[in-house]
Amino acid sequence: MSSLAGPLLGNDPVERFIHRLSLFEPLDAEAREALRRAVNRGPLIPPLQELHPEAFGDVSVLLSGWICHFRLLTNGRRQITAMVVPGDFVDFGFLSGTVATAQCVTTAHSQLGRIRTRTFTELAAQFPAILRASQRAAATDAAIGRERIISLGVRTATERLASILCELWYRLSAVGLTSAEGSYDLPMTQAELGAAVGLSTVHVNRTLQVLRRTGAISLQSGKVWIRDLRKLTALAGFDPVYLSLEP
Amino acid sequence: MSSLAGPLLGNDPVERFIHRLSLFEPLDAEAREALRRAVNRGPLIPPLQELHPEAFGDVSVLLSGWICHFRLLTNGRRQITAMVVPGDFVDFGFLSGTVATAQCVTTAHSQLGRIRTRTFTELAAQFPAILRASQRAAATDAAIGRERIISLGVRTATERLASILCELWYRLSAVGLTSAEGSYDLPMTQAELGAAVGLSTVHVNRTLQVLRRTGAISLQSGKVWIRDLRKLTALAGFDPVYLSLEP
DNA sequence: CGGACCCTTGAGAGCGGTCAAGACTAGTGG
DNA sequence: CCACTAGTCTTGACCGCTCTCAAGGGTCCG
Repeated sequence: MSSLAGPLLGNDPVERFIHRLSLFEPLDAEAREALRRAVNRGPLIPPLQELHPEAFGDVSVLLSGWICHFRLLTNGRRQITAMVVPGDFVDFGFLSGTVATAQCVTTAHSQLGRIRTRTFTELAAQFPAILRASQRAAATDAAIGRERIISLGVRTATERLASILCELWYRLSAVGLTSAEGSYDLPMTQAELGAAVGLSTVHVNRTLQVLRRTGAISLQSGKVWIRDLRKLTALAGFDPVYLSLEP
Repeated sequence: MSSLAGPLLGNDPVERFIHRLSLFEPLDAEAREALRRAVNRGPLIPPLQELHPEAFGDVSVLLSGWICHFRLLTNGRRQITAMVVPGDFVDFGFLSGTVATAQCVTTAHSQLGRIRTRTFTELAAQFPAILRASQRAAATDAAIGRERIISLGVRTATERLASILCELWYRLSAVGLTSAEGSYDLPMTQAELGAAVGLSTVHVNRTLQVLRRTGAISLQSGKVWIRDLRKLTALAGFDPVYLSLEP
């Protein structure tokens, strides 16, 4: 069971990141140690703070908290294009030498880990596994993006919300952030969820009620309980392969 | 004017690919020559043929024609997640050593160019510019994906179609596939367009009529004329920066 | 206790979907 | 060269999922 990763992981956020990376590609003790030394822990950032590209230049990793990539259209409409959970890279610009162009905002108290670009280049040269793991992380990020396209394009409101809750369950399980009782913290308002899945706040609310009434989930103060993963998966038409969590 | 790239480019599809790559990162004569030798021209593939991952293993490039990445849901609904135009890589799995998981289908007579993975690895080592160009291509592909998310999430039918027509105008201009009179070939049916922008065939039809009536575009037998790029851009709320075509 | 933000609920409107049928086009075979 | 056919484009009518507007209730925090 994925949630067992929790106790095994301990609670150091840098270890969590290293663990996450090693799921993409096994890392030996030496590579792990090099990573530990390379990651600088940043300050705590309050919720709803926008991160400017300079703020996550270098190679940035989310150690704890929650970050959303979003875009604000001229007419005021907002779309969240990606959700970054602890253990994830904030942005993959470093792999192509391009500067991040996306806007990012925290939705919870968050802490970044940073690796100087120069240091990362050396790490990548010395430990090919670290480079490969990062590339696979980027590929998975792209796969998640495609999944979002599919959700927004052809899935109903219920399917979209069920999908994203399933996805988060698997992603958070991989970094030990789901509880044994089947819950996880989701520090997003219903309005923010709507901006992520392309629905209005009102409709998110009504749709979540449907999911609750079917007994698939329950919600309480920023926490999601997955009451029946099988039912939720069925409602979503969800298949976790794209997250490539089972090597 | 971007369409001037046409005459300058000549009509060899391998040169087109090299030109496209060089827009991401300048390539010297030696690198270009190495690429020329590395690319194997594949056979002509008829329209509506599905490409299986083995068919574009290695590193595959679309030399001519048109390819769509898509996903078929269990309920029969289909979503096109990406459009590959000549000069583009078909898939970026080679950068992370993962096998392509996406389904691909041709929508026109197409020809692939292939570089053996081993050969590409050598090329990348010998010519860092080629590797960087490929990585930037992948980053741009991701940016196009994000743009699609935004379209599907918060844009109206008119905006979505105007956006995609704008995007294709710029992408095709970059590889000399737009005419001086402002037209390009779009080998997709309205049903396929709908699968790409998340609209029903009927609504695509009606929405295209709106775009025609405003004088922004005209359509005829698989050809799109951009009659008023400024108007189309305004209707779409389009900004081509994400395509990173102006270095 | 007050205020701000979030969640919830109701009512009505609209964008886009579905169903269905006719018109057009291109490719096929006689 | 001309039917014939299949696929695509087009149009109309109706439906429904989701949006917008609006207001009430909860909850957290100052």
